[in-house]
Amino acid sequence: MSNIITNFNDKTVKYTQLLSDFKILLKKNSLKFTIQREVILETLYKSDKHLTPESLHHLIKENFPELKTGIATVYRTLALLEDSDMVTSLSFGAQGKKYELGAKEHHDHMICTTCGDITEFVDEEIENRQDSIAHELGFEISDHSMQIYGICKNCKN
Amino acid sequence: MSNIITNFNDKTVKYTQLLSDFKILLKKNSLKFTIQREVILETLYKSDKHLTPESLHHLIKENFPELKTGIATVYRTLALLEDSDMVTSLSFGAQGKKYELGAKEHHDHMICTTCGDITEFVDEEIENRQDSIAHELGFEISDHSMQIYGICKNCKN
DNA sequence: GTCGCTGCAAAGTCTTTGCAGAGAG
DNA sequence: CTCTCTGCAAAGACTTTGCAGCGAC
Repeated sequence: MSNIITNFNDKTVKYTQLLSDFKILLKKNSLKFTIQREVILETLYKSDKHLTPESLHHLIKENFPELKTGIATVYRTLALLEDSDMVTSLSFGAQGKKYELGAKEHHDHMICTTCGDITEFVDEEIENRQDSIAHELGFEISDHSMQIYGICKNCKN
Repeated sequence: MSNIITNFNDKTVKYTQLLSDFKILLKKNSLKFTIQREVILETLYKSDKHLTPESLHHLIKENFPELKTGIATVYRTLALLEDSDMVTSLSFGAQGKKYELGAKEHHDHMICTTCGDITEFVDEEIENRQDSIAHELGFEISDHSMQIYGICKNCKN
């Protein structure tokens, strides 16, 4: 009966597609396709997690030690990707943002305050209701985000 | 037909009540009731807006110029109030948090991306649905927040 | 009086920017 | 070749902390 969909493990967008979109985006804006930019996109894609700029930088240094990627480039590329709506950022209580690939289907987040784990979900009913509310208040909706905080299944044990 | 409630202009909690709660809280933890702490609470109460630590500090300097309140004290007091669940903090896209008195009824936020204005609202249907979702996923919900981004009525004109 | 609180300034984080050399187109 | 990118380090923005004197209780 539930229409909740969780955890988008079945990647709906193939990496090749993503990369191609990225290249088109760059070309359109006369920007250059560099190894750093590719590596950042790839690392973001491979990781199902929500990454902070720093953790992303760490992952890159681990996986591509020969490439001396600076943290500044990570920030710059994330900003670029976010501007182009290819990634989405989330700001939770703590300081700093977390980024995730935004090409996936829209979804909301359930955040465990004990282990910090993030579960994604989508609920049609809420989505619809949000649209109605915005409409009733004369608000032209462009985006929304919802977070539920609490203790996850695992941490309850 | 709508069950949306917006903008809590009718203050549900009187300041004297709030102040008294605060004093009890302080006493319980053998903390001291100082002018700075009172002024911070009062300013937060008087302003219906969502304040950043800096804007709160500004307001205090304006309204109580004789009191040399340091920004550090504002941060310290906000942290104390947040720990005690007397205020709630919101983190949006930009950096920094915004604080609001949390003694008010629970509500969500609709944020205008043009003028930055925040409208509060509550919708029963969404609240209920959130509880169900959490339950279905074996998640013990402690809190949640929802933001809708878009262009408000005024800015559309 | 005691012990927590405050303002100040210094130190921390996290993020952005300036610049000269490297590299994509 | 040109013009954007990159890494580095320095600068910024925001927040926290150490400390000596102040003030609530």
